[in-house]
Amino acid sequence: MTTEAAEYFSRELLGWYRQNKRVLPWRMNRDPYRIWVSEVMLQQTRVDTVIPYYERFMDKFPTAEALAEAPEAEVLKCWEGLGYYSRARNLQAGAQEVVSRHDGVVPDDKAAVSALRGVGPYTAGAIMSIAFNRPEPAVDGNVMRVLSRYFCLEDDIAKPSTRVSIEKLAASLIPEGAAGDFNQALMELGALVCTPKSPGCLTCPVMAHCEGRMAGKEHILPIKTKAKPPRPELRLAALVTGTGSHAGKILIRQRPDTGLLARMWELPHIAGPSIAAAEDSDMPKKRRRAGAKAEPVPQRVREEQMDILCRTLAGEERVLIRPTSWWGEAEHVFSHLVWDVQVYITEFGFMLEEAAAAQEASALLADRAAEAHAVYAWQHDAGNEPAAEAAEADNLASLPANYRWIGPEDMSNYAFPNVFLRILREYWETVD
DNA sequence: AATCCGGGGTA
DNA sequence: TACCCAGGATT
Repeated sequence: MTTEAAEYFSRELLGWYRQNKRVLPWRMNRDPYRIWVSEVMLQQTRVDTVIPYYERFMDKFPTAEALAEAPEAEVLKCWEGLGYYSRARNLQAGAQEVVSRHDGVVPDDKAAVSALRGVGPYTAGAIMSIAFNRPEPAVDGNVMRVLSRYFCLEDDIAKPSTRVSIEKLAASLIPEGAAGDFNQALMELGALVCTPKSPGCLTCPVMAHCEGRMAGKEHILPIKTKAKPPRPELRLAALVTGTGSHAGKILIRQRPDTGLLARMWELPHIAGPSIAAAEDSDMPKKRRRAGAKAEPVPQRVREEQMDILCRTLAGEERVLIRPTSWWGEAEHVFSHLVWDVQVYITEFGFMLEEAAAAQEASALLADRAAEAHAVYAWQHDAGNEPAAEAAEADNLASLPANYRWIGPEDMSNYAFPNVFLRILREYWETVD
């Protein structure tokens, strides 16, 4: 690679960017807090998706101090639907660090910015270059693709070591005094011209010296090893309908403080029988394509699933419900996981007389009745209430602390992952 | 170095 | 359908 080709690249790309850059809300000024928020939102997320979220977020949390002081639930609600919710929690933690350690001002200091929660090598480089015009590289997926093609680099960009070497290359290309524009130019080219598939070489400002294209390899670059496919999981979810004082409401619960979808709200649900166990059966293993209609599930299986769902919630969470009917299905795709969510309508509370009658009819139901009875006794030991008064458990049973009854008007107070948003919105429409 | 963490656009 | 995306934290 010649020095001339590199200088040509930087010069032409910078000129192209200054003529063609998009008007975006985070390009109004160089407020480092605004840049920071935009860069975090843009992690693994497209510009068009981010824009409306960014507008709402900056309207609600215009400064690091405002974000630092906000209740976390409000921040999550503002992030609802955007995904990777740890970004929101880390961003707020970072804002709190800025307030407590840097007097509310994002520091013009690479080490200090890198130390902020949720700020990694890319985001640190982006903030330092775009907000402060410091000559730091900001290497994301776009930049790795553009540079892999232009310099015909055949290293696997899935390897961390490749990102490090490309960072050194990117740093060497930054024109004097133009770090912010140049880094954005690299990403803008990757987003608008040097796209993953069918790159627009004919409109590319640096096509003339692109080594990847000259080698005829622009379509196979960058080299990237494939990720493992996500594993499928069956989830059984309960739309628990309230009665009495909770008529018209349904039951939701909050997830734990850590792990998947931390502190988000959801329908109570459990993991279904493992996929592996299902495939051990003599059923034909048909791979269902996403978007295709599911195989019809036999009523027998529906009843088994309802039963497992009710018994498990009673046994593990002390939530007493009884099955009503199958409601529908929803899919939720994570990067490493696919949930097949089967949703069942259930009623809150459990009538002991009914359970006793069922005891004679079915061994499975007998198990549930026995468990429910035990749970009921556990709940009412303290009060010494006679079991006969269990008919309206609705008003007697207390819920675990992470459970809430909500109506449609309460949706704006809780942050849900998309799959439960879809289910709940559709459900509220049908009950109206 | 591998895994976990969402969701949506694209060809 | 497969791939990709303005990645970072954890282990």
